[in-house]
Amino acid sequence: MRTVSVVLDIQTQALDSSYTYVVPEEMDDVAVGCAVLVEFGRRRAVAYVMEVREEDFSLEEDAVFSGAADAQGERSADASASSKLKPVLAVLSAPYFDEDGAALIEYIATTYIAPLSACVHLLTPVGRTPKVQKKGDSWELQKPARRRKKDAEDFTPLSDEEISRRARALESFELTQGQAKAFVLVSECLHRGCGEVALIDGVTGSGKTEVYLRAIRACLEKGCGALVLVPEIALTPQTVLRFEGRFGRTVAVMHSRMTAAERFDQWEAVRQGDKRVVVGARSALFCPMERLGLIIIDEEHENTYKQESAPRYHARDVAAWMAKRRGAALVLGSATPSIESLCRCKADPSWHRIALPERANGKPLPEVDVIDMAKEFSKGSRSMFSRSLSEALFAALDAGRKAVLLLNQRGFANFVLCRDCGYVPECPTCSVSLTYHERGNKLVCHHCGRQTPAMPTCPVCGSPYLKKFGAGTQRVETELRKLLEDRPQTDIIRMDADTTATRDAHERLLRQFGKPGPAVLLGTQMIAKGLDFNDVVLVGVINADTQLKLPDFRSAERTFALIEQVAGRAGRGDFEGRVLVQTYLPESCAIQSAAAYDRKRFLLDELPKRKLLRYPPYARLANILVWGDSSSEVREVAQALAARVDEVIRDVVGQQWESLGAAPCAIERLRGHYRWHILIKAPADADISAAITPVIRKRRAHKSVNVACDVDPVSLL
DNA sequence: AGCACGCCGACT
DNA sequence: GTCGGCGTGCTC
Repeated sequence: MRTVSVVLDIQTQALDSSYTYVVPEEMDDVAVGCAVLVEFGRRRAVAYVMEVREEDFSLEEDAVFSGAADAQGERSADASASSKLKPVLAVLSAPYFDEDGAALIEYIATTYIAPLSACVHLLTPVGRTPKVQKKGDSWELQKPARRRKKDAEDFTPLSDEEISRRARALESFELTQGQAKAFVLVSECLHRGCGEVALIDGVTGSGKTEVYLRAIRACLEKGCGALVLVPEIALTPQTVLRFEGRFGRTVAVMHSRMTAAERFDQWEAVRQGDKRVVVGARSALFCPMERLGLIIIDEEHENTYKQESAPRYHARDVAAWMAKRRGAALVLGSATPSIESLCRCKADPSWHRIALPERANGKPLPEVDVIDMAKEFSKGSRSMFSRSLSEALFAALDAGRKAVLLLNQRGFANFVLCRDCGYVPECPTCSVSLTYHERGNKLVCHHCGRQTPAMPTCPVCGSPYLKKFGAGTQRVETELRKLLEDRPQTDIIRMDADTTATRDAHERLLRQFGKPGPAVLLGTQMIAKGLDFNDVVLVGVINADTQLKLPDFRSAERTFALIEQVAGRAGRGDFEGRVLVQTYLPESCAIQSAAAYDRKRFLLDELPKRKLLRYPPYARLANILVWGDSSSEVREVAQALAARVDEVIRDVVGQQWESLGAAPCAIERLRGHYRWHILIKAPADADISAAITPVIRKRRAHKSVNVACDVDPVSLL
């Protein structure tokens, strides 16, 4: 008798395990990855086939008495006897995934303690739980809405011959020595096909992309497909064009702003084999690529590769697992690789690091100067532009060149303060101070988006002396315009979450900046990478240290990376570039070593701290999150869970492990929810999920308190 | 999550 | 006597 193991498309913790159904004799199109219709209790449910089995129930009696066998956290809850099994009612689709896909789903669900049903959705083109319609006497899945966005500007349809002619021309250029070595390494990994990882550690402008492109070419020639992941903000038309220009119509693009129909079309084209190169954000990792040969993750260190909602997977780590399983090569690229990846290269013989220490055009990296803002202040300068920065800015603009100003405004730097009573307006639902927005004269919460009109006087003491602290992009823009008022020909472009909210705004602003002549681009982190204009001669970092003060063990690493990345925007063309970093912490190692492009020095300072405090790469973390409407209930649940965690550490895994106990999150309230967390530190090689899973799952669902576990978290806020 | 069963209050 | 409140429990 044939049976199938299925995962129900019902998003509920209590139902999140595999269930076994019987395949009726005449049903011959059941396969792994199919959506099927099953009866579940008294209702019908959509489910996905994880496994097809040929079962022999002659030993059925044994099964009846083996009920206690799955006590050790085993997830399958198989019915004990065949007589209890219900039949599959109908097959609803062709397979969405194969055995590799099913294994991937299991892997993500166990590793990240995530619901199986949510993991299945990663590999499925249907958006949410699909609806089922009765079509005559059979059942059918509701087709995704056939509505698609008006094709904005479809890429100029060059003929295939034209594209391959251009590609041949581009690929006949000789690679730099570094590029060539990197390409050889990647080719070797590709041809050995045993899941090796190549970390391309190349300075900004070293030509990593060309290495990717040639690796993809080699991959295609081997008859295999390639996946390219880039951070969401870097997935611009220019990026896509770079790949389409080389490989033409076999390139598919996948990102979150696509409609369901667009996504489905791309997914289908990949499955059919029409598209053999996929460029996309994190989730593109799960498209149905046959004979996968190569996965490329650009800007490997970026936090956006970690999904911050269930399933909370890390695309880099999942990609490494996939590469191993499917015999593909994984290429990680960055000018500032994550400390984890760097250390893995030292520890794991299947991880190789290749350094590209020089820019492809032979130009030197721009010199970086650190400016002590405290000193500036004591000299009487109250402007947010130091003397050196304004002078450098004038010089650059007067020479007809461009400047990029980075405002690292993350953190809690922006707030309003009453000078008489010290009152600071906070978001009523998020426990963070509100940010003042000049446009509209309002206070905005940057976490939940809530807006309130700015008050003219202090609501507590009535004082009119409300001082706005911190420098938001709007305020810097105002000051910048004042600073440059006698240079009206200078284009000032502000780029942040507000000005890029609309579709294509990003591209439009960059085009404007790219026009010949003097211009200043002022923006947040989103301008730190990818930007490539050859007449940018000055990069200024307005406030380098805002995120250094965040309560997060990675804050120094992020500061270091940000400075290196943004510095790389200067001097890419024929003109020498210069970088000025303004800071109140000029002695901090992150800033000093970034200014010297001295990663070794940074690591020498950072690694011992990580080791001492038991943080990655010397430990693995899991962060149990607890949130809900009632502050007391959330606290109680968190404390109860912390007690369970302590038991597990005491009784099961040993004193190498450590729990920091239940504590309120750094951002204690978010969108009206109270938030607590329990941080757990385990040895670096520990199976942290296996230990924590029972704590999470053997808990009866609480009506108003939610619990989730973030394994290998990137943010602890 | 759904959809049952189940055991107490006000209605034709 | 019946309709219906939502508390608890199960679903291959």
